[in-house]
Amino acid sequence: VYSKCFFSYGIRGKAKKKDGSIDFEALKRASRQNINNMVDSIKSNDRMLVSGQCVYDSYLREPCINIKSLSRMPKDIRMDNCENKRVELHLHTQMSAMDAVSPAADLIERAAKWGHKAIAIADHGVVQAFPSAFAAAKKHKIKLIPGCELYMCDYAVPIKNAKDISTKEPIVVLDFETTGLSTNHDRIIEIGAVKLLDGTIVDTFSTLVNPGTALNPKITELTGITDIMLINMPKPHEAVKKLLSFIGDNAIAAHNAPFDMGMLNSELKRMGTSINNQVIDTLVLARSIYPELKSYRLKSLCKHLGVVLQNAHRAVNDATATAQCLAAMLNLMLERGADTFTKVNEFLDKASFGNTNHISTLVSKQEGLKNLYYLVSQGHLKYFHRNMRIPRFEIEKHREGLLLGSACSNGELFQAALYGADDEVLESIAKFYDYIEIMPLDNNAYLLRENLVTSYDEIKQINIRLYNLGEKLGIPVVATGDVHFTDPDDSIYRAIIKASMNYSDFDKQEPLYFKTTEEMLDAFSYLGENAAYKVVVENTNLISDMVDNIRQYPKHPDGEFAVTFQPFWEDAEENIKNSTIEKAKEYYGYPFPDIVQKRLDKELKSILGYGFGTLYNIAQKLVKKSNDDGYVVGSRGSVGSSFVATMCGITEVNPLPPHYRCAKCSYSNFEVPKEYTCGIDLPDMLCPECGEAMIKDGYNIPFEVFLGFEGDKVPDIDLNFSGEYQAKAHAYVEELFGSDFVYRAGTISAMAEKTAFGYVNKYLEMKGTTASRAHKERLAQGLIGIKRTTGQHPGGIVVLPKEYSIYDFTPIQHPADDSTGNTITTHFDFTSMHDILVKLDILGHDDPTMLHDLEHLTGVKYTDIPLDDKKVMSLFTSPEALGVKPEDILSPTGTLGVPEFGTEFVQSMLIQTKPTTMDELLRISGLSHGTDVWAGNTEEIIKCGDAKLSECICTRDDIMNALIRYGLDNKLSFDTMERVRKGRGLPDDTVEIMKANNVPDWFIGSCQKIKYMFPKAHACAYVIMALRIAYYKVYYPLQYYAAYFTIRSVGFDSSTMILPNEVLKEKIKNFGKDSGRVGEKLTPTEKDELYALRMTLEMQSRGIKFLPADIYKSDSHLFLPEGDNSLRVPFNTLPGLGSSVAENIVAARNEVPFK
DNA sequence: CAGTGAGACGGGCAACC
DNA sequence: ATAACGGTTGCCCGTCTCACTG
Repeated sequence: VYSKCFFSYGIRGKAKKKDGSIDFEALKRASRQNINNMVDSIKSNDRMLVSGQCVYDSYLREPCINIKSLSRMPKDIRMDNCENKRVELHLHTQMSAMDAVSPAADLIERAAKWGHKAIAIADHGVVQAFPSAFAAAKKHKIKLIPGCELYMCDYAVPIKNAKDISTKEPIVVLDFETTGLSTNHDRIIEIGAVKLLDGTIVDTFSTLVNPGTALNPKITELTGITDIMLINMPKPHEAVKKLLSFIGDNAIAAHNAPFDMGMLNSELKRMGTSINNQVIDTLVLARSIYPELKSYRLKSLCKHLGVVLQNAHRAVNDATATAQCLAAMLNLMLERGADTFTKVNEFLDKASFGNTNHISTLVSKQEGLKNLYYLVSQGHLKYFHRNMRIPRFEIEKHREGLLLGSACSNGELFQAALYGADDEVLESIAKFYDYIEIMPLDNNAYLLRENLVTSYDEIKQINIRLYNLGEKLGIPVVATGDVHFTDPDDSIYRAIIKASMNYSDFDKQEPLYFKTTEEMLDAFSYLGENAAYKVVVENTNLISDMVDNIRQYPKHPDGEFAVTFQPFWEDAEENIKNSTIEKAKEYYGYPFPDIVQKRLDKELKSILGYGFGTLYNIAQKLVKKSNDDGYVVGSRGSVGSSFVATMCGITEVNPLPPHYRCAKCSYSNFEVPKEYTCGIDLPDMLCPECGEAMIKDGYNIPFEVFLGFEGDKVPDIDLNFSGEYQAKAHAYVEELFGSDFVYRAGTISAMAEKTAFGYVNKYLEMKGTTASRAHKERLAQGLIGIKRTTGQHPGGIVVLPKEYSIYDFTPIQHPADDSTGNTITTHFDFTSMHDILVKLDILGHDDPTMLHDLEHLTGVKYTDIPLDDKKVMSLFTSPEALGVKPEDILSPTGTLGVPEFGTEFVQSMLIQTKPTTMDELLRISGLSHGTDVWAGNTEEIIKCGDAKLSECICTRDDIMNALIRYGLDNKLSFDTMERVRKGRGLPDDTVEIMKANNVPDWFIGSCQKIKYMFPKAHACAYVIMALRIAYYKVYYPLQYYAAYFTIRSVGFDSSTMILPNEVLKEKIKNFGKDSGRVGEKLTPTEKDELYALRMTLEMQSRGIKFLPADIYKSDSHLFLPEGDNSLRVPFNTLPGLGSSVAENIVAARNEVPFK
């Protein structure tokens, strides 16, 4: 079973047929209760025996199985039956982006089931599987060997065998056309050479060569050389002999010299001779001299240097062009003072890197983890080139605590062997490594496919050679699997992702599945029984035993139970205490009213006691900075539950019980009638002391919602900054702590359902086949979770204590490996470090931007806006305060464009509940967020009369408060609230306690359905924002619509907006009906467009109209009020005209006014 | 005037609060 | 008509435009 199917009334699975397996949907039938129950209990990956009739289901339009009987079967997995088991040391997970498919947890679970004692993870250049791997290894009680397959490179040297003679001496520039890319097996078919003397071509040599074999059509296509052209041409050794005499003692040059020299040396070897001339690689030269180029192919280089390349891919033309490039580059070197070959090398020392080779690294000691994080980080940041890469000298410097392995066929050892290096060279390479890897022959089937070897036996001989090499040098040789997926059948998922990358050989997947000890012994039987056992079992265990148990994170100095590494400021506690007291004195006078004093005592003790003073201080500074720069900060999350946070200015939400206070004389009164649960709803009152109108405040929120009763976890600080200000706020954090201690949290973007489906469809198309929906679904399921790219957290900034380095916790990188950007993110996503590091959530939000703009447009300060305005309140039940009737604007309320209250869903709630107080708005705010909170839950509870709106669970605080009231203890009430708000339901024992305390059934039922729920403080902050924006909407319509369309409207299309109301109405009513997609939902873009139409209708009904974009008057992006009732449309709303062009137009107009 | 390549643009999608 | 969480940042990719080239 791989998934529950549509509407969960059936299951999808694979049915075995005689001639193979086929995917089916199996449908339960409602009449058979026992089957229904069983279907409900089935989970993915269960194994079921289904029998029934195969029918064509006209709704699904697929063949389906009608379930007649259903029973559970034992799971069937491959097992490792050897007594002495191997250890897999080379394994890729889903985090090897677009290459490997299995989650680390699955592989680790499998290894544990097989009785393997350890398992290594070594993804391609990344370690992002570590968090889940550490967790899985702990769960399955198996040793995790964390590791990584790095891409290693060396500095490139432009000239081999360089001599200290003038670069004006003759140089022979070579180019070969060949039968293919293997310098071992392929042969030369054309030689082109030119002699360069002091920058001028003085001689030319050109000949076709008969390789004695037929040409691959690809080669003919590339070069235009055909078999017929070669029939009477000289044999390779004859042509090479002539070439040698053309070269003489002179320096040789070629573009990508290792290839041409490899070809030449192979021919020379066959002839029993060799040469030792200087060799200039123009590719390396170009890379070193022009590091800024994107491509160094001959064609690109010629373009860059102004060299004309005609009839490319014919040897003499390429050689001529190469020579001209070389002349230009040597001339440049000469100008810079490098006039001999040795001096050129010295001048370009360490200027560029050569090709990369794979290298395995395994963490064997704790310090190795930090070293690995350093290497991965540098590889992504400093040395990145198309992929991560890391120079050998960095590895050498940081190899403490790491074991280095020779990796796969792309490792330098295998490569050297493949290209026929002699024993001496091979030994000197091998000595760098702690262990040598050999892999099953099938892993390298591609070598045969690409003609890099001529037979399997050749690969076998390489493995035997490496085995003997290890034996001779005393370096353990281990058999590794280069695992890319768990089971043989999973290769199809890898084929699908390779197809999506347009690999032509996508369907030829090597069997890179996780192999049992038997399978591996079998794969190496050709070494002889003893040697096979040694490499498969003995040596893999030997390596595993060299590895300590590695901790994922450093030990916390405060002991075992402290887990979060918090930054600390010496003066933070004093700052917080002082500003709190000062503000409280201003609000409530001194001595404080009892209720204020008690709250302050409790909170300060808790906040400072648990060490959160610095966190508060940071948040305080951030908010102040933004306010000083003219932007409101919206509080979000539960921080508004803290009165100290209110007093520090971190939140505008005052959590005290409802009360009056006087801004003039600080008189306060907490003695208010019991029926008021929210200060804003209190009747107006004048100050009995000084006669001023009193401020009504207090939302009545318990502090414990924020920190719990025991302060055992560090809260996230969540703040909403204007999107326009977000980057500044981020920069300010960096300024406060220093850039080495502040990083944007990274995200890992994986394949999800929609992309997976797209890939499956593409794969099927490339294969020229189709499949049932069940089959597609199964294939798509297998792709979900494969990493595609990385990104940035919407606002999360991670802050380190100054005693630590980021490499203690995570590597770092650029998001999406974009080295042109300055952003550096954590390599791990924040979720996996949640309890370890402190995060400041500095999010972007439109509400602060709206208020910022509205304040400027109207001159009315947002802080002066009353929250108890009757007209504003009436918008939530009717649009009439806007001067329009519901039918005028096709909307039952006046809340279009009021944040979080303007959707059809929330409007329907408003119509049902008819809120007239702030308290009710807060409840609706809570109820209108999260799945299964209103529909199918509270809506029904209210309808059937079990409870009133005021009694229902509307925010998470309601859960804790109610449970405490019913008599549950504080801690259990808090924990239950936390469980429920995260959608984790209620454990059985809690339900029993609740029942025993007379908690009503509807309450318990409601808790079990909730998937997510706001804290009250969050609802307060959001409703405050909504009310302010709604106030401008009522009293400053022109400015409101200007701000709305400027900031919030993405669906605005100026071509359809200047329409009469009646036409607009028709358009809205019929929206989407002419799309031709019957029964399908609107796309997000269409939804935006529809909403913009509705906003326009409302605006026009209130007597405000749009004016068309005007080259003299429009702004780039602002909707500008013009006169009393018009908005001038900005340039960026014109289709195809984006912000970039819009800004250019305005800039040009400002420079010279248009005529 | 066709080919090419870079950049802008908009939509789709994923992650996250 | 149904059922419905709302709103934010950021990455990728297909498409379009436009300047440049030969």
